Amino acid sequence: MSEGRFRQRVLSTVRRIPIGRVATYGDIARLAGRPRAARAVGNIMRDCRARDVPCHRVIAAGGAIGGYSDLPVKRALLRAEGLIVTSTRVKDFARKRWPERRKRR
DNA sequence: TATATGACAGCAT
DNA sequence: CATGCTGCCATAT
Repeated sequence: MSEGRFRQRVLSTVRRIPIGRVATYGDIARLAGRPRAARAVGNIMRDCRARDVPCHRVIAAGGAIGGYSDLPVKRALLRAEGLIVTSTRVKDFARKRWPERRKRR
C-alpha cells in the first residue's frame, strides 16, 4: 500500500480537520513536520481515495479553493458543512481555518 | 543515484 | 486581480 512516512503523517493530520473547518496545504505540511512541503502535500492529496480522509477540507493559501479532482464537488462538500464558498475562495477563511492559530505573544 | 512530477507558496510584474 | 517564475519537496520511475 502507500509508502512514505510523511504521507502517513499527512493523512492522519488531514483526518483530524473538524467538519466545517479548513486547513491549507502549507498548514498540513507544517503540522506533519515539514513546513515547506506544501507542494508534496498536494501530490499526496491528489490520490486521496480513502473516504475517511476529508481532503476537500484542504485548500490553498489565503483561503483560495485550491485543487481537487472535481472542483464543483469540492465546493459542494464544503458548503454542505456550512461554509460559504465563492467560485474561488472560502469566505471568512481566517475564522474557519484549523487549527486555531497561536496568538502572538 | 538521478530526473521528472505536481490539488503549493510567495513574490514580482 | 491575473500571470509567471522561483524555491521547495516527497514520491515514482
